[in-house]
Amino acid sequence: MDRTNSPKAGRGALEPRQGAQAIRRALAVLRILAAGREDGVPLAEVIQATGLTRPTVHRIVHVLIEEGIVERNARSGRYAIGNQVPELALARPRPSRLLVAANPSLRRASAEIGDTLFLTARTGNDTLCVDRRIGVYPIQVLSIEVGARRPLGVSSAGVAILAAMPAQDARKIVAANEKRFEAYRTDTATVLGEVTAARRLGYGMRETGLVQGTKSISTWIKTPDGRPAAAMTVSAVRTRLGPRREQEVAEILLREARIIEQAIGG
Amino acid sequence: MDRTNSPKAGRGALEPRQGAQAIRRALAVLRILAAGREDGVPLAEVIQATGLTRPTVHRIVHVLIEEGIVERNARSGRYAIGNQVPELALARPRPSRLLVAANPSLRRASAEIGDTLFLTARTGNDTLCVDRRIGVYPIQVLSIEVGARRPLGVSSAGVAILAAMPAQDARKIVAANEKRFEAYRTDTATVLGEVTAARRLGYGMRETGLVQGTKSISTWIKTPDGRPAAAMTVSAVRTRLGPRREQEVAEILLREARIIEQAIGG
DNA sequence: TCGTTCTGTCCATAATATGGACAAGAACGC
DNA sequence: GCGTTCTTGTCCATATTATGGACAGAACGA
Repeated sequence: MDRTNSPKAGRGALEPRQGAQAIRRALAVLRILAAGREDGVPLAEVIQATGLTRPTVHRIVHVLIEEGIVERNARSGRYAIGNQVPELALARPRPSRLLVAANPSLRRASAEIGDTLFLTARTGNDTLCVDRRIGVYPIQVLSIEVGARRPLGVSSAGVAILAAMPAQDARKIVAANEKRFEAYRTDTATVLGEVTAARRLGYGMRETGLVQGTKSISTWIKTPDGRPAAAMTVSAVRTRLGPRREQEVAEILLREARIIEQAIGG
Repeated sequence: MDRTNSPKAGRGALEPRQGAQAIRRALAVLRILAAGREDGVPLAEVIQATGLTRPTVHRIVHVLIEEGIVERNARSGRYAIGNQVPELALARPRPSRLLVAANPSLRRASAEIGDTLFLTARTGNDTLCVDRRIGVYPIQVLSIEVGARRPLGVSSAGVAILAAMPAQDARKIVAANEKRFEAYRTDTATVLGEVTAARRLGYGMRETGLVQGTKSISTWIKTPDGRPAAAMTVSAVRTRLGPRREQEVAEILLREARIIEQAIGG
């Protein structure tokens, strides 16, 4: 595609190291498959989401199957992350810094608020739900589970994270995710609008969550270097989050987000 | 290297699907890095273990770093499995079939025996410690942790697994691991000898574990299709495992291994 | 039966990944 | 300070590899 064409290619800092197209493509495929969780993803969707051609995706996926990195559901024909990925993951020490740092805040906020709380980390151009706390209120929004992965921009957590980074970076990520928005019934313009709104508010908000009739509020959590690494979200049925309570909840989330930032920094 | 040279390449069943050398190599590198756990592995060792050339390994490793799949320890310069691998792993439902099936047996055997118990799964050409139970006896062998990964053949669990598969398959795997044995101070001949001995005994045994003065006994666990998928191991200081007690312990392990096989099969 | 929509395969070709050779940096001895 | 021996990192001509257009087969529904 459009490699820098000047032969000496001004070593422009972010020049992305060539000689590994295939590996990068394989990883792109893997990340799409990860978003499909246990159910997996049909080949056609991988093709659409990555923008690669059919033979290429087919070849990559099947090599990964031979290697045990991907599995194919015999019934549905869909492709999913395989056994060997968690096995490789065992090489890393168990609980992430973020999870440890956020734990007390999640407990506190969950007790105070009573609705479902989510901790969502940024990973590349995706958001990844890494923790969830169920509150005491009898109606809980449980649609999102730990491990859920979506393109940055389609959830209130993703919007919050985008809002907390330089506008230019956010635009780049949104552009990169463009092909994937379709599957979530949104588009670049909508997402950018929400991001701007979140930046003004100081937190992310969605009147319509991924489930009809739900509303979500998210605050971003930054690492010491100032870049947003995660978001803390409350989801509830819309009637539970009127303007007054929205304000209350947002204040709690903002307070706890700052505490988590301290815990990470120390 | 030696690709089948006849142009039409008799589709010989196991013909390993071409067009993905780079991806396969990247995965080979990843698996070596996984064996290095948190500490990581120096580049030279990856080169030695994979048999690839320096520029190739270097390129692969650095692309994987850019992608977040690999991390480099700034102090030691060693390379290790990165953050994004556990993140991808979250896409899979948590506890493996084996872990669930083996749980009661591990509890029972641990109570009965009193020494440290390990559950070790086979993954490709490696063994991977997936569970560990500490017994009541005051001296416990704790050198191996959950997540530890070693070439099939260097531990008693690996020997047991090799012993439980057709001799030809075992030889192939041992040959494939040859380059890596050096780092564990063993070699092909020694390993094959131990495998033969284990086949005769009915279980794997090592008079000298990876730690001086320890002894290990392992039984294999087969899936319904008859292929060994894991091993159950007891490790203890050598004096705790005289001939008499070796017999006792082996019988318990063999009994529980059969129970686990039933549980997987059902 | 035919259309539609999915997955899988072939193979000439362009572009990619390769690795020999070289460079740069770090650690040690003297 | 200067050689020696480690290590890791980079260059670039080249052959090997991965690519994708075009085609084929399978599954489903009308």
